[in-house]
Amino acid sequence: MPVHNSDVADIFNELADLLEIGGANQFRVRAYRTAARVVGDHPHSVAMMVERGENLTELPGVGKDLAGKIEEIVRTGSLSQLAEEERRLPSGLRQLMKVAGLGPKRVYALHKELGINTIEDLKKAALEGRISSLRGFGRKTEQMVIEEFSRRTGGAGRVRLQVAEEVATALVGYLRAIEGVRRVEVAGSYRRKKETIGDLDVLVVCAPGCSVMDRLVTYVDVTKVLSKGITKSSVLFRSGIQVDVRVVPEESYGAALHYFTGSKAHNIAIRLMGVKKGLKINEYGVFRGRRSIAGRTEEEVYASVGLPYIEPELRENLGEIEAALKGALPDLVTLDDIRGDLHVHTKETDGRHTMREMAEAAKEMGYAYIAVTDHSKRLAMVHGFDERRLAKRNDEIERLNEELSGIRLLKSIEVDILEDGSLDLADWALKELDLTVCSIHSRLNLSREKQTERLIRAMDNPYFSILGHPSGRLLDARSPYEVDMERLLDAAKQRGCILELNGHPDRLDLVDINCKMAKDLGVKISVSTDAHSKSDYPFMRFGVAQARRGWLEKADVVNTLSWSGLKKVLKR
DNA sequence: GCCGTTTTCGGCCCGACTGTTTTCAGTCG
Repeated sequence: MPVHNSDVADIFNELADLLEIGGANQFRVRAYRTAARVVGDHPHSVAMMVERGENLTELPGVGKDLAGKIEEIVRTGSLSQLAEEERRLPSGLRQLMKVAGLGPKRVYALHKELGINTIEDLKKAALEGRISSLRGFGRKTEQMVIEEFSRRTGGAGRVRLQVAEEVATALVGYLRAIEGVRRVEVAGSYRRKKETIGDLDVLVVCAPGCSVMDRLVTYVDVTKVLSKGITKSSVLFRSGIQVDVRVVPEESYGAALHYFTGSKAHNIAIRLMGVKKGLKINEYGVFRGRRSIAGRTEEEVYASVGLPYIEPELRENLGEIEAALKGALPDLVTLDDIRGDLHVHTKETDGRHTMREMAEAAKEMGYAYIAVTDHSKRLAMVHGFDERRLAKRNDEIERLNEELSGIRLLKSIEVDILEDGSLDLADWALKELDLTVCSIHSRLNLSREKQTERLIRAMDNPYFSILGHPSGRLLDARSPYEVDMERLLDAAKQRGCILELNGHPDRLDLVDINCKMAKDLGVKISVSTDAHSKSDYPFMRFGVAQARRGWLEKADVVNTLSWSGLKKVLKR
């Protein structure tokens, strides 16, 4: 069983939790958490690195000790130190930390004083009123725990970016309409455009005495007020999303925006750079001693530590600070750069509109072309195309192209990759097309080895252009299929194949770190929407956001090219 | 446990809010 980076990250995170509950040095705990994040986000498999004898201590935050532990995990699948800690403290205590209001100290107290080791123990103790008798605990804490359980079933967890966008847009509109409010902006992972959002961090600048917090708690979506202060309040929305609102002074706006946009890891790194220059950076500004020297804009904050502005999508402390220092930040692709959509369905299979309707809507989007990529015959339930019907449709596209002006339909297909890696349509039919999107829709559960072989075999076909939704995942619904992304990208590079970044908000796949990996290898990306309706075209904004998180520039994205430019990139 | 443009030892980001407190620890982001 191959050890994935996420396995190493899970073990380190579990160990960090147990060490923290056990009262270990907080910096030691942080070291494990940092390493978990670095390994989890690392684009290359640490198991492969160990196999190749590469030096793991070159990973930031991984020293000699942790390198040894990673090796142990890779070789044995587990970590003896974790087993030891689990003998000391039951691992069920980790779950208690997830209860709002309970941190390591309280969890330890519950364990030591009341023998609480599991969520069930906790629930029982709370209902029996035993918690409030503990020193440092009171009735409020006990009530909070009980409420947590009644809420558990309806808890939101992380929500997809699209859902967060709906909620945020409405709230921002409401807050902006309040008298005295000058600025409202959503920061946090929402501004960094992460594919899923944990909560919404909203920044407000307003006139003195403005009633923004009073108005917030009476907003129609608010079901519970978690805290309410003059500068900071937290509320829970009906949808289960937590919203944190902060009121900041105008002169601190840039510092606050930077601070609350995060990520936490990025902020810590920036503040550390400040410390080295004798500066203190917080949400109110950049300070030398007591004197504020910057903070009105984010640019000022970055300039104070000698950096150029860094786009929010890059702020994950995954190399952007080093790149900024070298003047090597990417010039990220924008929505305006996109010239067309290379993954579009029509009524001919499972789409809602005709080719003509999809073409006219695309023209309104300002596009120069769309690729009509209906399904192939394997997907019989949506009446997928066979070779003969495809030939007829190609004729129709040619007729439409003569008739339409300002938009071009590209003859294409979303052809199924069969289990043995062959394509669902004969070469003679694929040959007539401008390009193909090749996708897996069946047998998602093959072994990593077999799935990788299947995809590479498919790429061997001379008419393979773009690999559609390359990991097959559906957010909240389906895990990605097992595939060796490094080998896949290598194969794509050798064969001149393109990978898709599917902008559908349920997919957003290729994921950000794999986009960056593709870019580093020189593999081109198609950012497309998988539109099944005219109204799906604007999903492009999610695709472009994800592309930006993956460091992609205009030149990395093939559908920023004109049709004549695109034709040259396609391998045929 | 990591790390080094003051350091191989001694630092490690920082502030708001809450609840349980008589001055602050714990949690959270």
